[in-house]
Amino acid sequence: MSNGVVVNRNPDKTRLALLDAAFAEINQHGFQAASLKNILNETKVTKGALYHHFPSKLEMGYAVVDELIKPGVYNIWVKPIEDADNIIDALVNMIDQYIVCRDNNSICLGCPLNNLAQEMSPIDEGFRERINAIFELWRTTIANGLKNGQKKGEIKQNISPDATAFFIVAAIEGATSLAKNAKSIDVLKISLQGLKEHIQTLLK
Amino acid sequence: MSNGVVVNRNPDKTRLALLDAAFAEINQHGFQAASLKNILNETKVTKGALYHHFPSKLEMGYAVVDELIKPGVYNIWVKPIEDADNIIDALVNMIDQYIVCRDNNSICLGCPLNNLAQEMSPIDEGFRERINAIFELWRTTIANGLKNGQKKGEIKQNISPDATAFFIVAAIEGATSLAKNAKSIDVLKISLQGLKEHIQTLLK
DNA sequence: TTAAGCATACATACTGGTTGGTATGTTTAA
DNA sequence: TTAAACATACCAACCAGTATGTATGCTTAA
Repeated sequence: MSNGVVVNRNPDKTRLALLDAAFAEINQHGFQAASLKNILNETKVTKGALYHHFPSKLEMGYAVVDELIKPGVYNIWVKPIEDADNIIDALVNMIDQYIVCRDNNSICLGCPLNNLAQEMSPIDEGFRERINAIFELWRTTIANGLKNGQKKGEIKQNISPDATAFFIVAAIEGATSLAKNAKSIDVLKISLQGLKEHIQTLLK
Repeated sequence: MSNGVVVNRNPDKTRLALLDAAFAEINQHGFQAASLKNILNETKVTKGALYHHFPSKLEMGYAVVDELIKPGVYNIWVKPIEDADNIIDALVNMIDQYIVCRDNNSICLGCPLNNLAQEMSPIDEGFRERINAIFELWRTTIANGLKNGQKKGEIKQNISPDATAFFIVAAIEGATSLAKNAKSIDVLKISLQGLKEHIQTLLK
């Protein structure tokens, strides 16, 4: 029956549609308040299909972190730093790119990683460990970039790459949080302005 | 019948007990997942009494923000800055005090203000506006302190007090978030180390 | 001084709606 | 033919909220 155009069954597509809808639902309402019914309505998938692809709501949440959030963080925050020639330029560009790409909607939803971290860390170790690993990857990538910069003589020797990496990630997450609460791109810009200036002072 | 020792009815005490328990429950599970049943069990108050003191769960949540969280933020983050002679010393001391007062439990629960901000901002304007006002008070207090410092010649003239205040609040919230996810006081310390150093560079 | 009157402060039992999850059946495609 | 991929109907548990009743203690007036 399949003529190559109309495909009745496409399990991979169904699964991805569920993940996408779950991601959006979680991002807006949090994981605990995320409603399977909403996800089902959004995707036009039935409950039987959902529970065929995922054993539980919790496992679906884990899959959202592993398969959507983690790659997303990698593309935006990790890869540009790994590929960087000059770490300071890369950091500043990364922040500028982040600001530019944000619209009013994404501002109001904040950072998906941080949202889940704040909600689920005290409640569920599975979420906490997954999220912590992503933050660690992000942070160590920045720290390694700074260490390399020190070796190449681009970065001051008297700063701690690890502490600075923590500080940078914290400032980005904090700025995103403030902007979310204020519903304002300007708050994001002005909060990150100080960070960019601070990063410039790391220059030798 | 009242002998001055056993008091059968104490509505103010009942109300405060409910608020305290609600604060703890919200802090651990978030507002949406906060269970009235748990709050009732914890306080040994009945549902009838709860709904005598508060018209709804939402209004009780608002009362937690207005009557517990707001004064808490004021005492820790606002008053020390208002009372400060030297703004830089005050900021650094404030951060040091914050770190010292944290134990493993409070680390794992993060910042009550930020927790609610992240969860409720996209969902409920009542929460968002209340929380935003608290952040604004905090931030403008720091900004005013920096402006005063500039007048007194203690602070560099070429920095923006408003942007710097945003940046400081963002970094504190971000550091608290990272520490919560990592369940680590050390993460809080190291994340805020960079902030303290940055604050020192504001000195003229 | 005291008792009636009454509003505050609580207590109990229940309700309609929603939740995540399951049992069971059917369709599809290899 | 068979297993994967879905569909439908149902369930027990839990939720915030309410209806209704009772106890307490202050006010007021005789």
